[in-house]
Amino acid sequence: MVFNCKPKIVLTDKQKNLIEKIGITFEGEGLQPVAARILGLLYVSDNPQLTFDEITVALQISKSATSNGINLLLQMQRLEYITFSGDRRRYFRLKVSNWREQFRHKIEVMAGINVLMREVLAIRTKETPEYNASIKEMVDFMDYIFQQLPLLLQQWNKEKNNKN
Amino acid sequence: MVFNCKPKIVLTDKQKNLIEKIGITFEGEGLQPVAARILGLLYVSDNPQLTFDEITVALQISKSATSNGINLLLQMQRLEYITFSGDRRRYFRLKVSNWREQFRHKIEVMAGINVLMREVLAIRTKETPEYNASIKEMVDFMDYIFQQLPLLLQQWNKEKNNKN
DNA sequence: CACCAAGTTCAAAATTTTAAGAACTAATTT
DNA sequence: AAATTAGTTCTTAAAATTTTGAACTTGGTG
Repeated sequence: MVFNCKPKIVLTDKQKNLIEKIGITFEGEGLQPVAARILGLLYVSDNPQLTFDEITVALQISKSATSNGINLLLQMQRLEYITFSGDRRRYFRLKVSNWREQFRHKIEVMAGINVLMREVLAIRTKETPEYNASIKEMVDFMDYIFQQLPLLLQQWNKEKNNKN
Repeated sequence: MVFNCKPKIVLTDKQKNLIEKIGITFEGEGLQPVAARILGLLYVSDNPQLTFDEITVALQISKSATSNGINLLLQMQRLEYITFSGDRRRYFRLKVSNWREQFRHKIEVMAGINVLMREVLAIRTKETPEYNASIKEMVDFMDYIFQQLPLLLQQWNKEKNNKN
C-alpha cells in the first residue's frame, strides 16, 4: 500500500467563506448546519470527491457529526459515493447530475401544500365566497405552474440541443 | 356597548386536524410552530377574521405566544388586520390576495441560491471541467425557470380573463 | 380616578436540535 | 492474533428555539 497518502486538502479563505455562506443558505432551507457545510465543501473543494476523514478534517467537526451529516445527505439523495478497489474508503461527491430529479422533487413538495389548500377549500364554510375564491385562485395558479414546469424543462432541453 | 359579545369560535374535529396538518407542513417550510398554527386556523376558520383573544383561545396558547406569532406573521406580510370604530381590537386575517407577491418573493429566494452557485462557479478550479459544467447546467436551467415564471403568470392572467 | 381590555415585554422554564466524545464493530493489514 | 482503518452508535452536553407566566403599558369606561 504505497500511495495511501493523500495530500491534505487545503482551503483558501475565499473557499472557507463561501462554504459558510452556502452553509447558512442551506440551513435556511431547513438543512442541519453540518449537512449544509458538507454540501458547501463539496461544491467548493477543488477535488469534488472527498473521503469521510477529509470532510471531518476540512470542516473541523467530530466523526459522529460527519457520519450523521453524510448519512442524512445520502438518504436525501444529495450525495453519492464511489469506491476504488483496494481502498476501503468511500469517496463522497455531490449528485449534481441529479438536478432534474431534485427539481421534480421540489415541485412535488410544493404541490403537496396545494393539496392541503384544496382540503381547506373542501371543508370551508360556503358563507365566505370571496375569501374562498381568493384561496381557490391561488391554488389554481399554483397548479397551473406545477403543470407547466415540466414543459419548461422540455423546452429548455430542446433549446439547449439546438445550440450544440 | 351592547353587542360586545362574540360567540366563541368552535372548531370541528375536521378543522382541528387540518389546522395541525397545515401547522406541520408550514413548520416544515421553516415557520415557528405557533405561527404555523395561526395560519392554519385562519385558513380553516369559518370566520376568516379573528381577534387576538379568539386566536389565543382557539389554539389554547398563551397571550405571549399569540403576540409573537401574530407579529412575526405581520412582519412576513402573511397577515394583516382591520379595525372597526368603537372597537379597540384588531381583526386579523390572511393576506391571501397577496399571493402574487408571495410567489414573486419565493422566486427571489430561490434565485438567491442560484447567485451563490454562480459564485461557486467563479472560484472553482478549472481542473474539473465536467463537474463545473454540471453545476453550470443546473444554474442555467434554474435561471431560465426564474425568467420564465413571470411570463407564466402573465399567461395565466390572460387565460383567466378569457374565460370570464 | 379606579378599572378593565388589549396587547407587549421580559425572564425563566420546557423542549428540541445539534454536536461531541467515547466505546463499539467490521474489515484489512501486519 | 494484534493493530489499524473506516466508520457507527449511544449517551451526554451544549446551544438554540419555543412557550409560558407575570408584570407592565396604553387607551378607553363607568
